[in-house]
Amino acid sequence: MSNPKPRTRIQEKNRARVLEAALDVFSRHGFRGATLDEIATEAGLSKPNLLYYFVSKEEIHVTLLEGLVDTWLDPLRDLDAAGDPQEELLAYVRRKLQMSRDLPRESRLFAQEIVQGAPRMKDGLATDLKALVDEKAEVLRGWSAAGRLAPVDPHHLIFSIWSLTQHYADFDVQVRAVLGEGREPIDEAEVFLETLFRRVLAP
Amino acid sequence: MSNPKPRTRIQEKNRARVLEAALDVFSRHGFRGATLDEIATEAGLSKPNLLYYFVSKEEIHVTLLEGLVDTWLDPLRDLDAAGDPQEELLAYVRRKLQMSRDLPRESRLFAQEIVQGAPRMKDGLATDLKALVDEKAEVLRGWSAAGRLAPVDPHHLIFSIWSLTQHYADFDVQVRAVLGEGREPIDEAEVFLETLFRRVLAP
DNA sequence: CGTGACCTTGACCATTTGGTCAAAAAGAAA
DNA sequence: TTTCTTTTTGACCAAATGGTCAAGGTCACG
Repeated sequence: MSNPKPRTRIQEKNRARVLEAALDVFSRHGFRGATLDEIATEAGLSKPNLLYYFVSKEEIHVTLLEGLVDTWLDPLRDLDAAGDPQEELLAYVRRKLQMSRDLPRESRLFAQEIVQGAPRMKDGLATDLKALVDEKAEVLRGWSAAGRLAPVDPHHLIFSIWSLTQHYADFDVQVRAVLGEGREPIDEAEVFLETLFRRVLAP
Repeated sequence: MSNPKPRTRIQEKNRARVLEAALDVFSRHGFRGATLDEIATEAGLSKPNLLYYFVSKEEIHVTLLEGLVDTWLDPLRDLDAAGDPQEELLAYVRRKLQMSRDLPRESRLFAQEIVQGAPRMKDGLATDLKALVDEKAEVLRGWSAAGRLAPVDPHHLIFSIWSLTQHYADFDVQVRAVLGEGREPIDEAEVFLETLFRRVLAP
């Protein structure tokens, strides 16, 4: 639908550089607040050159978002209905926390898009995302019904995992400011969230 | 430090209109993405007129943020060391959730400021905010030590309350998209979070 | 080494942006 | 009504912004 793929190596390399720079800039300033000049400079290209690889600012943003959706939902897809409920969910929490550690800019990019009303994503949310979440919610409901998981609203349980884990990427400055220096937020969160969810999930 | 207070009624009224409009615009687009024209139009003033009341875009933003910090932390201040641990914390959760319901724009304004690295707030975070949180964390630690509260890291417990409650304001579009129509996210969250925290907090 | 496709750029453009200013238009006080 | 202060605005500005374009440079490949 979007691009028929880069052909040459130069294209592959430069499109990647642009996206890398754009991720940085968009995640720091949001779509409106980002400028092509800033992205171009950070990518080491001239502005017209940048616009040779992407026809507009919007295309860059959309490309980033599209490329990210899958990565973002993979951990949830991996939730296995055949596994042990508590261990599956704890593993999901761990994977999401890992993403806050490894891909904080991506997390912030998403966060800003959503906070700003998801003007360039709304469709995807109501279709793809909803479908996947509904499917997994059904799995959780089954586990609860079978007495293998605490009887909690599955949708809100999933929201709670998102919010608790992404918080450490999105609100990083705040978390660090409050904890003070010398503490590693996500290392601590790993322990804290394991305790928290063990208590919440036990039937 | 900032403004010696509006004198006339006209000033009082118009400054208020500007701040109201600015809250709307800033919370939708972030600082960089907001424009004075948009704020002025929404406030029903001409741009030069707007700049008669606030000397710059930045002053509007800072005024908003400053005026909000107290409101934002009030619920935490109300946490009473002399009360019952579980009830105090559950009341705190309810108050915070109430703020997501009543002041979603304010929540998003804060969220964006933090996500973008809090360029205009960092001091406040590391001083005022940290001080208050540290104080209350000490209370929680005492409760845990006395066996009246589960032994969990108090800072992260507070983070978890923030993230779980603010999520319903900041990620409103996503939550609604996933839940589908006809469900009231925050009403459901009230029930869900009460269950969740009762399980987490019990000694 | 020639040549056609691909890549890069300097100059340019219309629009938008944050902000200024002098002068006109209310208000308030007398 | 007069006078003085406070508000409001149209015209204006320099800088920044997203984007274009023609011309020149580079590359792979026969």
